[in-house]
Amino acid sequence: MAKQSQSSINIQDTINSGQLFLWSRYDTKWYLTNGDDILLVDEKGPFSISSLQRNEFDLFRITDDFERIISELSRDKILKDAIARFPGLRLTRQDPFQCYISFIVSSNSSIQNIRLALQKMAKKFGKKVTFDSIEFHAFPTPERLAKATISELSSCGLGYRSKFVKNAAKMVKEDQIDFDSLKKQSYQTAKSELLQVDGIGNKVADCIMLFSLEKTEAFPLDRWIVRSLQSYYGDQFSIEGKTLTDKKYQAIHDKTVDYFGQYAGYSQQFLFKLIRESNQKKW
DNA sequence: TACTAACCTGTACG
DNA sequence: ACGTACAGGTTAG
Repeated sequence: MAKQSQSSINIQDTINSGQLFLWSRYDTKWYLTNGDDILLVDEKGPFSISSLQRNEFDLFRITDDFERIISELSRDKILKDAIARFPGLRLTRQDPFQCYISFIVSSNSSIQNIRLALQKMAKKFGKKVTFDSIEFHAFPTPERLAKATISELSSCGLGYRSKFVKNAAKMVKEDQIDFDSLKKQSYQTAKSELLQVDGIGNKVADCIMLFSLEKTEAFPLDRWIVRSLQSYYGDQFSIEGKTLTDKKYQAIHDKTVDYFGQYAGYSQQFLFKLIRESNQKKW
């Protein structure tokens, strides 16, 4: 059973679903920067991940009982259809610090810009490494980003987010943010701690928790997901008005978790793909 | 409490 | 070529 779900992972669909930004592709090989490691997945042949650090890192959450999760989610007709269209889409598990910085950078920015900014940051501040005869850069450490200057960060295209990134890195360096303890805490506790960080609001906090802190009930509500809920679920999640205030965000989030369950985060990925596809978004 | 303007960059369009 | 419109989440007022 596990074998079957592993072999059916669609790497392109998974990478192209707003979760991962630091990747490169050479032919059938995909390389992903994950903290101080570079992961390699080849579309050819049986599924396996090799890495620079020779770490076992379950980026695609193959230890989740995917068959059971999708069978639960398939009780919903929209999701059943989305899963049929993107059967190889997976939720990812990422390096927490990289994920945290990446989604701070992502706020009020588009996927292409986020990629560009993070690539520049890695090149400027990340350790140079060679893997599979190709040169890469590790993701910068908290220490390095904490001591970067605002103008150095700005030169990566971060704009007004530069100060958020510097301060967020400093908070990790000084243990005011500790990912291991956030992993152990409840969704609500972890979220309120993340919200203390400047540049982290509801959506970014949910992304960090879903993609790196084992909170599979996190359901990030970005523009696309709001559109998706509106067009596929009508008023079931009652989204009124133009602005998503704190209260509204929480109310909708509660409803989605109530409806989709503990693996709401998985359903969020499928709904994201569905609405992006219907709007002909390629990346 | 709720709403709104401002923030920054890169791309698309006229 | 040039200006203008637009996408995108958080903060401060």
